[in-house]
Amino acid sequence: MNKSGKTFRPKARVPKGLRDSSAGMVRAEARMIARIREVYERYGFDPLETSAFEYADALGKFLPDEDRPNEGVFAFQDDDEQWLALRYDLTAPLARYVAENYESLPKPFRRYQTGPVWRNEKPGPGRFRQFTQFDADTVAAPGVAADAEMCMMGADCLEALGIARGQYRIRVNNRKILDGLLETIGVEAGAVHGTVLRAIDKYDRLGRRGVELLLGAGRKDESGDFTRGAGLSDEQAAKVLDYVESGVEATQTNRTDVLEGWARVVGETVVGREGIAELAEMDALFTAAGYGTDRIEFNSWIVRGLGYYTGPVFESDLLLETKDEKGNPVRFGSVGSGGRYDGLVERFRGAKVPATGFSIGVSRLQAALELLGRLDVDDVTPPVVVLTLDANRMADYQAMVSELRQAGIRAEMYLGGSGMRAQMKYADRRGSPVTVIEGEDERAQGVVTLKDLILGAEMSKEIEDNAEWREGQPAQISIPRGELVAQVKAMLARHHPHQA
RNA sequence: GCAGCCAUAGCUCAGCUGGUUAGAGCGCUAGAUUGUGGAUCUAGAGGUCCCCCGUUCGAACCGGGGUGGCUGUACCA
Repeated sequence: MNKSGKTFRPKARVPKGLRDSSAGMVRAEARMIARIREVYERYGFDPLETSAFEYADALGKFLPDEDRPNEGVFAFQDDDEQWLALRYDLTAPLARYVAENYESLPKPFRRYQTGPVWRNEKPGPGRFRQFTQFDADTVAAPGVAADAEMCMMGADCLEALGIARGQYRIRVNNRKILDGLLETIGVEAGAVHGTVLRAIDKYDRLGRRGVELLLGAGRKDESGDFTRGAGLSDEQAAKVLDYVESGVEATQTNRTDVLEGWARVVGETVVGREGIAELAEMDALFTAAGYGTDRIEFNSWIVRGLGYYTGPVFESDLLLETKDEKGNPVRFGSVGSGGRYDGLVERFRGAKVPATGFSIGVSRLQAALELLGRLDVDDVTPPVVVLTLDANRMADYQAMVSELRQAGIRAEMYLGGSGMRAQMKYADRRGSPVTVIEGEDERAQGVVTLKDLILGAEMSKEIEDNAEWREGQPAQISIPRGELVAQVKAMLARHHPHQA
């Protein structure tokens, strides 16, 4: 009671941008993770788990000038006033772990890790402040064979999750080629640099005209909001578009053609040639392993995070179009991404430690699979429910439910406080296949009644009259108490033959 | 962050140019049915009409501000 005499009642609500996952979603995610894990394990990666939060400076999100963590991370202060922050990805903790244990780790170090990450950003449909990622990284591997492996493994993962070949594409580019492009048009590192790259990144969504505007004066969107452009000259913008579209017509044919197109634009620069040579090497590995352009392509407008990646970058895109519940067309963004980052561990150790990795957005991919109807149906059989009709005979019911459990059958006795009708409704709502009924009548005869709820639901479709429905006692049989387990098994086998 | 739209029961929504006790469907709980799920019928529970200030005899409705949501856009390790 507070001063006004009213009892305080907190409002029961999940925080903004967070969500609860019910049984089906939890099981679906667990199955997805199991399938991805199989692929990662097969490629020779080992599991690692790190803590959910870290010192903010270790995550690289601490602002020394302002003496507090960056926007975008959830942070709080420890007893000693040091800032801690929830991890916003699994890569920064990996860098910390590698730096901390550098001497004792095999190099290259290959690990996979999954778990929730948190970002304090504006949530939206399908965009949460907590979501699950599943990463694999190879640390201390300088050659692009490590990057090529990531791309092929990404393709394998999507197929393991039931996305058919041709319905997705791993799209690969190289930051060195983009650097070569910027050098070619004479743009120095700086604000314009980023604006140009972000414009290229939007080619997929805005098309040629949109990118042209963003490279030049700027673009106004449907809501009237104006985005400032990079202010390139017409000649510069033409070169950029040449680069972007030199890949376009060749995308579906072969990777070598794309590289030739890019070489014509950026071949004058050292860094550009280096980038192309790296991709050529990766192409040879893809081809040797049998990964054609129906799985992995070279793509002009893949840019990824600025100031982070240093070499090959890649993302996995679903090519399927679909509709949401309201019938609006849905474009899935990238469901996985990665690339080479040679600078992350350097923050801790001074020396460069080359690394590359791939991260699957499990939550987003799960949402996509759900819309596509590819999410596995929940195949866990709901429990057999033993009705508790007589409060004085609970021990009898306990004995029955224990026998069923010892036989490997999911079973529970009704633990609520309501009568028989409510108990049947409970079993129905749980999706229970069978109820076990032992009331006074059964006990007097040494029998129990088994009711097949699945069969009963079928039969009920034919019946209009409730009295008839009840008197008929459809889909139930009376069996000797001693045959409980055997008869329940037989009844389950009719509906779940693979599990009985 | 910027722009546009929106906010009434758990959900989907109705509510006339401002008028007295704010409704429907679905869902939920229970009864009809002394021991049986569905269907049907009946009853019940459930609301600070997003919040605050103002206009008015009177506001779910009008005005201002705030908060929250949706859409687009920007950012995104």
